[in-house]
Amino acid sequence: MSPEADGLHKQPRGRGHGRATQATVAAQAGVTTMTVSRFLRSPGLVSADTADRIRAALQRTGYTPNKSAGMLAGRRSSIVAVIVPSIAHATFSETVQALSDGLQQHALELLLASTNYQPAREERQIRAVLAWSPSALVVTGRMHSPGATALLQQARADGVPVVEIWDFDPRAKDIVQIGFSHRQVGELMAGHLIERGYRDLVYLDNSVPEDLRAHERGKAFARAAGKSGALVRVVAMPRMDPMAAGRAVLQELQATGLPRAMAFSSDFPAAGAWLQAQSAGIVVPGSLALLGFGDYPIAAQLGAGLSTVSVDRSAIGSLCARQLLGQLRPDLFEPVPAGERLVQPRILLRGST
Amino acid sequence: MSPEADGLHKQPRGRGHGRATQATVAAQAGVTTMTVSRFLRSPGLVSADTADRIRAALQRTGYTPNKSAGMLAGRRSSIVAVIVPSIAHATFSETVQALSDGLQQHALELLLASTNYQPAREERQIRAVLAWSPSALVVTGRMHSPGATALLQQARADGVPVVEIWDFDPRAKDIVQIGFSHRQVGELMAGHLIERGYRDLVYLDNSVPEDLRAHERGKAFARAAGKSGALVRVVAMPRMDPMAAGRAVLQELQATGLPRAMAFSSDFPAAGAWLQAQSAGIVVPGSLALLGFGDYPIAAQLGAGLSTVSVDRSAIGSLCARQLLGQLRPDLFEPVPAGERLVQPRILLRGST
DNA sequence: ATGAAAGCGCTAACAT
DNA sequence: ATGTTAGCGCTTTCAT
Repeated sequence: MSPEADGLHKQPRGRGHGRATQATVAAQAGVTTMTVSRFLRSPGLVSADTADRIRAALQRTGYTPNKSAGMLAGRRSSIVAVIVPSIAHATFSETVQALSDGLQQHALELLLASTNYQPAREERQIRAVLAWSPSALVVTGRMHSPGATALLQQARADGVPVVEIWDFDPRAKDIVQIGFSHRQVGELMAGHLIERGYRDLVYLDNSVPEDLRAHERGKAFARAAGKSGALVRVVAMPRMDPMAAGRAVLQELQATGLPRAMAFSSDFPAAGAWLQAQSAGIVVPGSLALLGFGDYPIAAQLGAGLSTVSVDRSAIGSLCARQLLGQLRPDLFEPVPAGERLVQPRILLRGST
Repeated sequence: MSPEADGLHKQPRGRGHGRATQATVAAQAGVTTMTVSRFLRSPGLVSADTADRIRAALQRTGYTPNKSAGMLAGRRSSIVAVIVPSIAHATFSETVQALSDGLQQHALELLLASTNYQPAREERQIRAVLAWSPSALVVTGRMHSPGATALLQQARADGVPVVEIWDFDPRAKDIVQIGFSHRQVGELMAGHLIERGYRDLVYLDNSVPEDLRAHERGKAFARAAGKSGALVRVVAMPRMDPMAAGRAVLQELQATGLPRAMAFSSDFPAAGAWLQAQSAGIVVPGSLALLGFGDYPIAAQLGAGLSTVSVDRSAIGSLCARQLLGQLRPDLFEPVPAGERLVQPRILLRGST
């Protein structure tokens, strides 16, 4: 008996208004679903003749695989879940892009979720992505709500690799972190301004209240500058357009008295201040030095350039990808050695300091 | 016989190194998986007593639902797939955010994919997201590869609503589009500059070659300005940092001769040009008028402000959400009337024109 | 208010 | 090189 012309095994299609399944394809190709499944995963395992018929059937039926069924039956998933504070923000998009690139080559897809810097939402998002049985989990930072911490712990217990990116705490031992020390950034910024001879300093923290990493930079800045005997004021201006915040702060300071130098939680408020200085005829850095953070494209465009602290955001993403591959396929890759998980921030001296 | 203390039905957990399933919970609560499933979806359908025991069991086991299994069995998904040219770019992130907000309230989650403006990648991404059986599909723009078009057509045939965002072509009839006319934007920009009395114009197109929508704006600009008797040059500078491109172009023009006004494919190159004008002492708009597109935050920060064309990017997202809900739950919502699917661009007159 | 049976589409672990 | 059987975790449908 030669099953050839029309489906003899089962004839799906027609019942559930639906898409072609492997059964549809199998019927058309005159084989069983097993052969179709095999062909789809490793075409070399079926005979050339069968392969041709299956290919034709796939074409005709417009077959689209069903990942849910595949995951359920295969007990493994191609998903890496990533949770960041904000998808839109340039800060994380570069890291996510690099991570995505690093994983894509190995047929792993990203499931991306954002928390808007809300710890409660982080917990909800972790719970949500876990429902997709990711094979690995990436979260941002080392501070999590108790509930979130419990979820992460359980995920690890269930054999799901967890990596914290964007933050590196030398004291952490049990958990894999890939990022930099925000304390170090603050100290670096203070050190730079002190070195250049500035003593009367203002730090503008424009980050949202929940962004503990940004506050850490600000606190470290104040502490380090204070130790060096400089006068430091820390100003907070959350929930305002970053560039507008920089501009507004400088305007206020013009009234109450300018410091000798200003540092910012990111390049954007720094750029706002730079523009305001321009308008007001304040000479940078002659009368006022400005130091940003992040080395975003705008920093290179402002006059003689905005001095800033650069962190290799892409490196964080690619290191994270390497690390995950190391944990997911220990036969093929090695995890990133602990010593290389710390990304070093650098001062970029340009024309504003 | 009262099943209470320990699981009597089945005792999973232990075999597949794994997570608790509904069976685990059911065993602990002394009920069947059916009751657990029911409770999870509509807690009101089980007795108060049972509910308590299930709740406790859920707690103890740390149960996490398995979406794959749910989707497979339930034959429906909570996924809306969205494909945009770039996730990171501010342009789309606002639209995606609004779309996400609009769907989240109705328990629909976004599956986000990006194409990097590559048609071939769009096709691959459509294929990839279809494997997750989304209940709706959102793509960017109206130009797709033949393969992509076929996939979209088949999706529609399979009952999956498809919406094209970010572009609106009055000639399209069979397909739902929500966005604006890029031709209209180009004409609006040309009209504005002409109205203000500028006759010698340059349009800088900094978009990637594949961004047909941006080219459409440029072409419409040139055509409209030409019709009005103005002198128009269109300059292309793709693959360069947007702000740097604006700066570079103006530098070149300083050597070869300045136009009276410049228009840009977005605010960012316009901002670059504005900064260059500042450095070079070119008076804006006295000697050179600058007109951007997009109304990004930076436009409001440059001196007396950068004139620009604003498009309500969030509205596109929320309209899209409304439309999808209308198609997915016709009993509860209505699709967006065709007349409201066109979002109107507006000229924002500020200090640079 | 709860349960039993069947099956969603696919793949692992055996055959042959 | 291909097929058979069983079952992934859940929901549907139909009892009770």
